[in-house]
Amino acid sequence: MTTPFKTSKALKVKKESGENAPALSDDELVAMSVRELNQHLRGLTKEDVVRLKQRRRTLKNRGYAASCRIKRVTQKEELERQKTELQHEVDKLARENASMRLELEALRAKYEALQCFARTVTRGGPLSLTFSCGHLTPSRK
Amino acid sequence: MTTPFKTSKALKVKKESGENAPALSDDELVAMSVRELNQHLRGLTKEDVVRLKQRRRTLKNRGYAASCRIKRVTQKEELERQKTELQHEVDKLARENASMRLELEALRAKYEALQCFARTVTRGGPLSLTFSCGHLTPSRK
DNA sequence: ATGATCAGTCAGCAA
DNA sequence: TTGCTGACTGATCAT
Repeated sequence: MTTPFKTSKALKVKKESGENAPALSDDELVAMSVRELNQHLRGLTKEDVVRLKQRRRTLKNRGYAASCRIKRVTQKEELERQKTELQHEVDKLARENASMRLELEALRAKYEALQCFARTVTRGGPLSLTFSCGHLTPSRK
Repeated sequence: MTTPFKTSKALKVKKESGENAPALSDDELVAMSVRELNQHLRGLTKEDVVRLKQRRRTLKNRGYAASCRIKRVTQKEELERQKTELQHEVDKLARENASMRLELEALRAKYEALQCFARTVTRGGPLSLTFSCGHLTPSRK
C-alpha cells in the first residue's frame, strides 16, 4: 500500500457534536453492552451512529490486539517452561541410569565371583584352601 | 564549526525532463544504496526529497516488520523442535531405565539363589541332594 | 542511518 | 457481530 493518506490516529478526546452526547470516554464506550449503546445512539445522525460504532469497533480491536500479544508471550513462556521441565527430567533419568549401571556392574562382579567360588567348592570340595575368585564381598542386607 | 564547500559539483541541473525517474518503484527505492538515492534526489524540491526519504524509510520498516514476524515463528518452531527432541530423549532414557531395572532385579534373584546354594553346599557338603534355593539359572555368558 | 520491536490500525477469516 | 491474527505503520530504542 503506497497510499500517502494516513489521516489520523484518534488520540484526542473527541466531542460528539458537543451538547447532546456527554462525550463518551473510550473506556465507557468499549465496556458498554449493545443495549446500552443503543440508548446512547438515540438522537444521533445516521452518520454519527456509524462513526460511533466504528470507534467502538476500533477500540475493541485495540483490546483484541493486546490480548493477542499477551497470549503470544504466554505461550512462548509456557513452551520454555515445558522445555526446562523436560531438561530436568532428562537429567534426573540420566543420573538414575548411571547409578543403576554402576549397581548392575557391581552386582555382576559379585555374582561372577560367587559363581567361581561355588564351582570351586562343588568341584574341589568345601575344604579346599586355594581360591582365586577375586574379591568376595558376601555381605549386604 | 561550519563545513566549507570544497567541491561544487553542481554542473548540470537537469529538471525532470523524463529521465529523472519520477516513477520509482518500491522495490527499486528500497534496494537502492544511499549514494544511488542521492543521484535520484538531485533535481527535486526539498519537500520531495523529504517525502521520498520518508517513503524509503517506510518501505524499509515494512521489511523489518516482516523479518520480525518470520523470526518470531522461527524461534517458536525451534522451541517446539527442541521440546520434542527432549521428549524423545526422556522416552529413550525411561525405556533404558526400565529394562535395566528388570535386569537388576533378575540378577539379584539369581545372585541370592546362588548364595543360598553356596551356603547349602559349604555347610552340608557338595553331595547333598536336597536343595531349596528356588529356580537356578546359571546359564548366560 | 539502520535495524528491531511495540502498540495501534485495518483487512479478512472464523465461530 | 465478536474475537483473533497477519500485515502495515509510526514511534522509539539501540547500535
